[in-house]
Amino acid sequence: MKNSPLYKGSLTTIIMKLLEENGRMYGYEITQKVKKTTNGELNITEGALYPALHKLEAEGLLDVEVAKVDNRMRKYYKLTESGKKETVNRLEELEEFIRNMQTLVNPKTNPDLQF
Amino acid sequence: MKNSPLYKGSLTTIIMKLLEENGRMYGYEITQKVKKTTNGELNITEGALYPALHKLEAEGLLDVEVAKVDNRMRKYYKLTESGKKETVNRLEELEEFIRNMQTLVNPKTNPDLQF
DNA sequence: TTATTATGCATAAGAAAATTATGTATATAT
DNA sequence: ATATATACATAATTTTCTTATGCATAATAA
Repeated sequence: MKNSPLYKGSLTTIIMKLLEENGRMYGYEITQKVKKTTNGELNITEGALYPALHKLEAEGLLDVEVAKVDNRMRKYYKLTESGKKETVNRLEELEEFIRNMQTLVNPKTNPDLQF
Repeated sequence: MKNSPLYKGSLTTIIMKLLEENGRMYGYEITQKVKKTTNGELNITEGALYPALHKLEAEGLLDVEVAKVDNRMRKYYKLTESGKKETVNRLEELEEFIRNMQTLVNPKTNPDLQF
């Protein structure tokens, strides 16, 4: 599947929300979780995911913990305190974004509910 | 206002939907319409808008018509037949995108309505 | 009257965030 | 043996934007 350009800019919000929900996850796990949740409609590529994780870590929003499971490396990520606060902001931005898009694209629908 | 990264990739969809709704519009008019509709929360910059309009035109999705009003130039854009068809696709993609984001971020909420 | 704001277009340089294409390595299924 | 799944990583390129300019006319404020 080719992801729509609309997903551009949404990756870090998705990552942070999943970590908020699940405590800790590793990269490959995130890609599988997203694929399953969206019924295969959104596929996060490694070329997007790993640089994004590294950047969030560099910004102090994520912590890493390396583990070896079945002789294979895993890097578990979790939100830092700072990351937890930032997650709240990102989710608010997402809600505002969705409200605005719905207003622009569907001006007759009542634009509330959902959150 | 600084637009959230979430808006990346949504500009052409916004433009095409506004043109579908209003028949024809010129660039500056689009920026004002979006600003007003979103209560100032989304500001389309010229550096993003004009290249986007030129690209949509080059792709055959928009037609241009130059006019002079009050001694000032305006370039009115409208959807071509091809553009009208593509608008339907873009709006479907937007709906799918919003559904997927809501499912990812708010897994407990019933993800329908709104469209 | 002069400066600022609003209207209206345009493009160039740079940044951000992705895609696409590789690369390494282990485990499992055919 | 070969392909698929798991698990990480990065480099080159593309897409899409921001920021900074530039030009020009009209209206408004100082």
